[in-house]
Amino acid sequence: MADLLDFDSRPLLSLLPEGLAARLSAAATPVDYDDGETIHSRGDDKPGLSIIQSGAVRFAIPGADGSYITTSILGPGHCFGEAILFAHLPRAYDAIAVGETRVEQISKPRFDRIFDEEPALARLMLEATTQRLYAVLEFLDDVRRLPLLVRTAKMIAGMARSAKNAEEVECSQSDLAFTLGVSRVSIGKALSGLQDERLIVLGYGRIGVPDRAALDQWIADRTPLQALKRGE
Amino acid sequence: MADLLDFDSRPLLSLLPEGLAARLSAAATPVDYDDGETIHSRGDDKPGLSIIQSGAVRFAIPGADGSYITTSILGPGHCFGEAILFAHLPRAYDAIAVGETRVEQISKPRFDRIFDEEPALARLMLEATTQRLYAVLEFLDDVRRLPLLVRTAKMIAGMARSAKNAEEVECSQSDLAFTLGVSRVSIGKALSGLQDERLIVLGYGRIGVPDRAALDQWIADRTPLQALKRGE
DNA sequence: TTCAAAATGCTAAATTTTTAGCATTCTGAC
DNA sequence: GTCAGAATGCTAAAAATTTAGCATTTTGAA
Repeated sequence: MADLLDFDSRPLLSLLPEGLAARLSAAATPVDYDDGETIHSRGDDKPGLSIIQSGAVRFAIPGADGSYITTSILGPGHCFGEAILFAHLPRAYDAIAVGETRVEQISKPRFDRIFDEEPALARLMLEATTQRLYAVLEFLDDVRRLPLLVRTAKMIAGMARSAKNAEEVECSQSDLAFTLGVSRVSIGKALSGLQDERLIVLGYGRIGVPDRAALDQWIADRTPLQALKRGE
Repeated sequence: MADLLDFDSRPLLSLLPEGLAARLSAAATPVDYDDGETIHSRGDDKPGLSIIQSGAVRFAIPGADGSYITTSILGPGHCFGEAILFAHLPRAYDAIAVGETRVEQISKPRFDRIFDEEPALARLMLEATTQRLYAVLEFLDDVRRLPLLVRTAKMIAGMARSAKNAEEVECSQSDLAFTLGVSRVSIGKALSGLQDERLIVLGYGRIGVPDRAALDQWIADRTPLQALKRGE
């Protein structure tokens, strides 16, 4: 279960000019985590900014029944911890490594110093945060407007976009169900539907996307109002 | 239909020190809108920051059937337009005045100048944006986890918090339905249920909240995992 | 005061989704 | 190769939600 969703926003690291990225990196302590290891828990309040170097981080809340509800998964280049740095909120989610994951942690004092000395950083962090905000708002709109079949297709297309192997998405149906907030039965039905349309190929723990352009087109045909959001 | 939801985040204006607020105000052009007037449309790309002085602004997308799907409503002190300023996104929503509304518009060149000269502004905008991001993420979690009855209660509690008259929320059931993304029948049923629990009193275009503490407690009893998000 | 528009209350059928199983298939570790 | 665990496929009943009405009440403007 990799690249589940990073809400289609550009990672902070890809926005930073080289010098700034290097300076942040120099101030950071890299920490390695094994698959499934906890990076921080809900409620922790040790402040600092974290930047994902490799691997991915899943943010989730333990459900009443012991299962985890995944809110988002961020991949390399994305940062987290802004909430605690800027908004003075406690960690709202457990953060768990997905696969071998390296995270660079920058303590609040060090980050503050760089933030104050590098005026460009503020603008870029605002860019990253704003993009995430609007990506989440779009997702929220989708939940209210689109039938599950289309939402599922969109999610898969998004995952394919950020996957290494563009032809295939590694993700179990259960994970998809959690992420979309529906039952496994419903996801199974939606996936069957998409396979019937020849848009995806179901596998074991993976979903093949033979023709991403076709998938994108199929989605676009069913979300007429969202076209301009993608920047055209 | 006022104070529908501003996603429970603190408005930017309340975060700004007096001098900074004054400087922004001096650089802005105030524009008055009548109830229902369009402030901007989806797809517009004239960049600038807008700060709501009075009234409220509804952000929505016209649905295929002519109806509007409301994403959020922001009240006095909140700003909008960051997406276009920082993330280079086109306006994703129509912005429509709710009641007599005054909005201060700051052009991009003017805003950029202040932004560059006032280092404190960046941090405060990050605070406001991050708070909104996390408020939306929480709302998204709620959609997936909580039964409609509880979600409805939460929405009403949130509206009551930002309403002028704390005992009452001005909002039609149809608006509530749109905002929560469900049908009017479902909202009607949920509201009846809450009234049966003596938590609210239904009126015409309004919902009475005789005892907000009791409502908050009822919600807290049903959302055990969310307690810490409120900052305790 | 009257009246049209808006909002609510209600119903019942149709649809969607969940729940709770269980059988089967696939995978990787041993 | 075997085998346990993970993942999928499938079913059917139960629950929740939507759709499409229509009647009634409330409001504010003429």
